[in-house]
Amino acid sequence: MGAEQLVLAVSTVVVALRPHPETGRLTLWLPLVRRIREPYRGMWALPGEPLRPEDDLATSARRTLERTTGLAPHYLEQLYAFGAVDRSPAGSGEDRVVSVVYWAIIRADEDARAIDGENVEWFVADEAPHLAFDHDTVLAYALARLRAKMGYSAIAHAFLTDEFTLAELRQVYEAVLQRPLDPANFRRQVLASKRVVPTGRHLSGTAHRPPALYRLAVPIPSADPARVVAAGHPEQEELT
Amino acid sequence: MGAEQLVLAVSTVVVALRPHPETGRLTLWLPLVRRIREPYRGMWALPGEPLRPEDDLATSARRTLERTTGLAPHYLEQLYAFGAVDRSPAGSGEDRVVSVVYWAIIRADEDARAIDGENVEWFVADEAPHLAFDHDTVLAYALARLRAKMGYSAIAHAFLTDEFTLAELRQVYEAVLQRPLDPANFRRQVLASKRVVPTGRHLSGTAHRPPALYRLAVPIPSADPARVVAAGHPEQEELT
DNA sequence: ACGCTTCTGGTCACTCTGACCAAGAGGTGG
DNA sequence: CCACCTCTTGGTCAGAGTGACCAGAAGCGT
Repeated sequence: MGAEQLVLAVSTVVVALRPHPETGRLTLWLPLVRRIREPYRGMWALPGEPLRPEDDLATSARRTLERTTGLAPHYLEQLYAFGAVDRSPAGSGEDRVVSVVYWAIIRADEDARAIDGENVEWFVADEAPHLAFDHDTVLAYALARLRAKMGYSAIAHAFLTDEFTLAELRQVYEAVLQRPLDPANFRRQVLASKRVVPTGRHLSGTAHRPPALYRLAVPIPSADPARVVAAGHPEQEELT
Repeated sequence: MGAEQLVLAVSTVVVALRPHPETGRLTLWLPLVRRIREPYRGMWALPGEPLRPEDDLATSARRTLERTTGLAPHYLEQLYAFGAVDRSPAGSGEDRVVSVVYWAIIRADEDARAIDGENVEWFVADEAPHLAFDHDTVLAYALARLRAKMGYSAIAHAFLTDEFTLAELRQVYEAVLQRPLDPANFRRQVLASKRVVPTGRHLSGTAHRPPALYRLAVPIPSADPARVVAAGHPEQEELT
């Protein structure tokens, strides 16, 4: 009693796009880990680990991702630090835990190589079970922020490979925003944004007219404050 | 050696609008604290304190604000968790410190009541000295984010009292964005946004035509994830 | 009373957006 | 092998929003 320690942990919301088991439409999926000890034993939780003194926060998030999916992230961003005193069951003598939550996006091509770790299972993001700790809130916040950020940043590309068709890009938006977009208008806006350049090549073997392939004009900007500041151009676009 | 501990601290970037000492125009100011011990002894740093196990993160930020300015914040938002391993001088045997940084806005009327704490001094935000730790980066990021957020949220009102004129609101924007705005266009856009309603009253005693007074239609939305999620409408507007 | 300054309402050209139409260009199936 | 289907791609059009700018309204100071 009274000997509670303050522990810092790093959790990661990992998202990937896969077809919905029923509708078949692309949806957000994420891996959860079943807890094998108290508190919340048996419940699902976001993957994470206590921060090691020799690790950066992002390093810890990367290791968690490796451990649960076998993958290295192409996009990793800090989401929020959750530190309410009552995050663990009150009065249980458990340590006080502050969690820094990260957010990782898995590209389609890598997703295929994903290997589930111990006690790991993937869920459709919007149909996830009730989670341990305050992870329901964390997840809801992560999804809300992802959807918001689709509107003004280039993160959609974090789901795609180097070369992609505009239809693929549009499907990412449709999946995350959960609403259909007009193909012609979408094309017009994307091209007007200059974020994308045609490679000149076309995708063959499709069922219909072969779509042109595009490439990202500039790499996806990092949301890391150090880089944002160094970049010198605090475009509102890129500031979370 | 090797006995380094992991310490969690909360720092706060406190901003207020005051006239620039030379130009007289409104600018961002912030309070800094002079360090009285190693590391970085004698340098200026953001106010903060180690997190107490019985405190929420925001509670800690609030106390820091109280201690350095004597004020209670009307607007407080979490900015980012800075956790690079080398934030403190490397190899010095110092504890590893992870800082969760908050962001507080002081209203004009309260600013008048501000009382400087021990070793506290206010600086023009863009003319701050070189700071201890990685606080230069933290500050730059905070300012960049504040300026970005002015564009799509209602935080400008966090600088103002309940009743205000459109000119006052415009001055806040001009001060933060560091560029003049057309009064007529500004008025049109603010009124079109429906965020503001006229009180019917007018401000008298001004040098010229008495401006109408307005009031915020809806309170400034909190950026706290718990409330954002509970609110149920993840408007992109309000998500950080 | 006059001039000055700010407040406030309005115009205008331009851009952006969403809804929609239609031709292009490949497979596919009879 | 040809008509057809579906997706791609280019275009139009009305409406909303934006920035630049003009001008009258309404106070104060001299």
